[in-house]
Amino acid sequence: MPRNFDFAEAEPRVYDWWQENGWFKPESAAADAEPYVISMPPPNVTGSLHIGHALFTALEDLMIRYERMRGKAALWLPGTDHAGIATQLQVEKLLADEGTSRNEIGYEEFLQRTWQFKEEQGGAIIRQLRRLGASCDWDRERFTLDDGLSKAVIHAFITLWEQGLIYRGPRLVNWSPGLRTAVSDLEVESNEEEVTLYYFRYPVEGGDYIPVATTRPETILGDTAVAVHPEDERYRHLIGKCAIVPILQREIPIIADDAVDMEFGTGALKVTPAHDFDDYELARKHNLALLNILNKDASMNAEAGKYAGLDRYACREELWRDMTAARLTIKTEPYVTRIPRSQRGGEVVEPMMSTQWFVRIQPLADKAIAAVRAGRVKIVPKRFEKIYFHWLENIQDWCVSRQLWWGHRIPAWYREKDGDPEGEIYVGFEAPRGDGWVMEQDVLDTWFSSGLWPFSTLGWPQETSDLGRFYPTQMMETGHDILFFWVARMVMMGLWFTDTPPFHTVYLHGLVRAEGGVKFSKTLGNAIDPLTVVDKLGADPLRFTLITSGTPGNDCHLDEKRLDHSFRFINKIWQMTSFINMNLDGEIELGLPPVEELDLPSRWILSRLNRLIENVQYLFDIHQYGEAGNQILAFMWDEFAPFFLEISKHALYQGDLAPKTAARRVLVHAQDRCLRLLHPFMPFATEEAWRFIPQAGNALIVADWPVAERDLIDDEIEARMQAFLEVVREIRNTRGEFRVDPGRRIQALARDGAAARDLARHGHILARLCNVDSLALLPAGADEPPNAASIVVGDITVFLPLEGMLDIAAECERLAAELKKIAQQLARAEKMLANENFVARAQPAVVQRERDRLEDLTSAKAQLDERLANLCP
RNA sequence: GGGCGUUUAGCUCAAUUGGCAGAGCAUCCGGUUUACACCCGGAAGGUUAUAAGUUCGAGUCUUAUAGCGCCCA
Repeated sequence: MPRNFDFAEAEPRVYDWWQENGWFKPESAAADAEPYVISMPPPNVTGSLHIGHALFTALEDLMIRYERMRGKAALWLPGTDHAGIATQLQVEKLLADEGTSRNEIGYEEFLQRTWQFKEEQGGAIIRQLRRLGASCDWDRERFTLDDGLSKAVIHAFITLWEQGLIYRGPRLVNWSPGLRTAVSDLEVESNEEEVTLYYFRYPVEGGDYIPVATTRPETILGDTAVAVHPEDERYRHLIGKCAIVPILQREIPIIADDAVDMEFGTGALKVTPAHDFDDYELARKHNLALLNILNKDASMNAEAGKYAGLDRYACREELWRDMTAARLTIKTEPYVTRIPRSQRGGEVVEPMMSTQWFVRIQPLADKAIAAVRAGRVKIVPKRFEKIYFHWLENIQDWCVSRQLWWGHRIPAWYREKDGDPEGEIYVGFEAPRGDGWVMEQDVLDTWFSSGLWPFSTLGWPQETSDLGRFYPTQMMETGHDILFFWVARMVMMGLWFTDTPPFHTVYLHGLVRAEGGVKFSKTLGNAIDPLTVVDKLGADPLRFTLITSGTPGNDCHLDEKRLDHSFRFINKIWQMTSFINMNLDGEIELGLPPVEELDLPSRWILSRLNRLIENVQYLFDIHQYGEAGNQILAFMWDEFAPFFLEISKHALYQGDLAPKTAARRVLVHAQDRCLRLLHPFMPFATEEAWRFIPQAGNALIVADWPVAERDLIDDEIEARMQAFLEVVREIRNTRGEFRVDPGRRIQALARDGAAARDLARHGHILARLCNVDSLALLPAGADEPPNAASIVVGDITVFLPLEGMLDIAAECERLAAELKKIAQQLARAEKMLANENFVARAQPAVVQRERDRLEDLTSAKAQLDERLANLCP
């Protein structure tokens, strides 16, 4: 066995071996195995791996490997997303670097370039996922723009159209001027920014004026009304009169509406229905005209009069200058408000009238709400259900058309009729018969195809065998940031098209952040690149760290130091395996000897092990994988390795075959179970280590998941061993305190008693763990040894004769401190047990535990008292 | 404005149904004891944000306040 785990050599080799054996495929399970399916959240096909991908990979691979070990037909279906806007932007940037643009090269050429870009980039991210150990069924990999998925998307669109759930029409939408496309509400992010609030006079016919405040003066040019509150004494007399749009001199009505906030600004509101969502509603109510003043690039159009052609912000300045000259301005002041920006481009989004395709979403949303209410879909953690409900209950129709070129083209054709070039609309798979039909240029929102992902990837709408066997899926693991974008839409589409929720459980993870909660970003230079970590430490430490650093639904602050710790944990596992391996000496019988043939340490470690398995199972059941990982680590590093492994050397290094064999079998068994438990967390190192201990299976990846053997859990054994280990710790402390050379073997005496005799029988424990040569019993009534330090644990008193090293004053101080501690604990236990309510109402086990403690503490205190009296006059 | 989360050791985070608050890193002390210096043994570090309440018992449940973060308008 190699001295260290060579992850760089082992990872690719082991990964290929797994794949060549077909273990990533659900067909490797028994034919009648229950399926367990996760659809991978498809990363952008041209993206590169970041820490968020690493987190989902670690979690989903953990879930898949766990269920595979439990004998399920585990299918983790991978794929990539064409990511409309993101990818198109990347290609446009390439073109810009070449000094050209998409409009210059044209539609066909642009698509060809984008496909070429996808082929060049595509697969990079998939290769990166494989480096992390993702056990996906790569034969089933899909891409949202592949033929099958495209057909599914078109089918879904046509079906919704035929059901009357898709309509096309002019609406106020969020318009991204940089991208020249509509975007959905979700793709707009509003954050508070410092802007200017402009106060000005709105002239009224007859020479009067109304003061109005706005943050966007250029929209004055698109005003079609001024609104005031009907009960506002300041302006009541003006209601019904006409206001005059500054510079343009256009007449618009002054209307009254109680939606106007009298407190804000001047209490009067300019109404720009074509460029503001609230104003749009107001305009519908009052039947006001809609006046679009912007071009698609957010420059001013002809309606802006002399400002036509100016950029919106240039227009803002120039108009304000002109209004100042016209003595219409009052003042400006700094103001903080939320500015809507495009999630992708980052530029300020303008509400704009535009003809778009919409999904009438309410009927779909109703089903999605009902499914979660009925528990047919479970969201972990549960609090996200509230957020989910709130969004779906207030949902707006979904604008699904995008004025992009990269995506699923909307399957609609137009033909001129009565002078309207779009007078006739046809929706279908292919162009309708007849002349003059022109296909729709717009493509669908990327999330439209993503919404179909759990079933489109399995062959839907065809009734494929995969669809029958693997749908609905079991687990949807993804980030809580795309609960609306993706999860809710999958639930809606899944229920609508397949009559089944697309998955049973939604597990939401948080964002990975840097120390102090700051976002990872390239500009801050604080990004942890998963591939750099994998190069340096291997995939396993990254995976283990990511999983054990957070809890479901909460952001995790990744501390790079923990990566090193995980790396060292893997080394620890390797060394433990190595130790067991080199002490085997040939074949051994698998399984455990009968429990009655086992010694105390063996029974102790098996009890602890099975308790661990039980806890881990519970934690997996409630999706607390991080805590499970930490508990396995704690067991191995704090109990198994430092105590059992050390103690077992006694049996392994001496001559008797029976105890040697027993020790070997216990060691192999416990290490085997630990490696199994850890496999979903760190697949490479565990698989590789497992080869070096005797086992019956082919590979750890398909070995059985451990089940706790409750018979082996033994409270009494654990308590006995715990007391012994406490003696060990005390002896170590005492040695340290009196500066006893660590290499020096010392003698120990114990005052006779049942526990002491028990301890004496296990003298090798003290020998191995604290370098005590032997433990002799001091007959009852015998004098205490002179110049001895003493330690008291429960009813065990151990004397360490330390002639020449013992400082009586220091020992007295130590004992007094110990006594103080014991006395405090004793007082606490006494107080609790004196409380009738506690005794009557607490769980009996808790009361009993406290009684036992009281007994131990009382005994310890008595011995300490006596010791102090003898030694320290 | 509405909602959600969070506040625990210097830093990053745990704590399973309420039952003696724990890790890692950092700090200090001591060790090459033949699985491991990628290690071992020890120490120190806490009024669990604040204030009330429920309970025999609260980090955990309730209410209020404050800071931080997120979502929705």
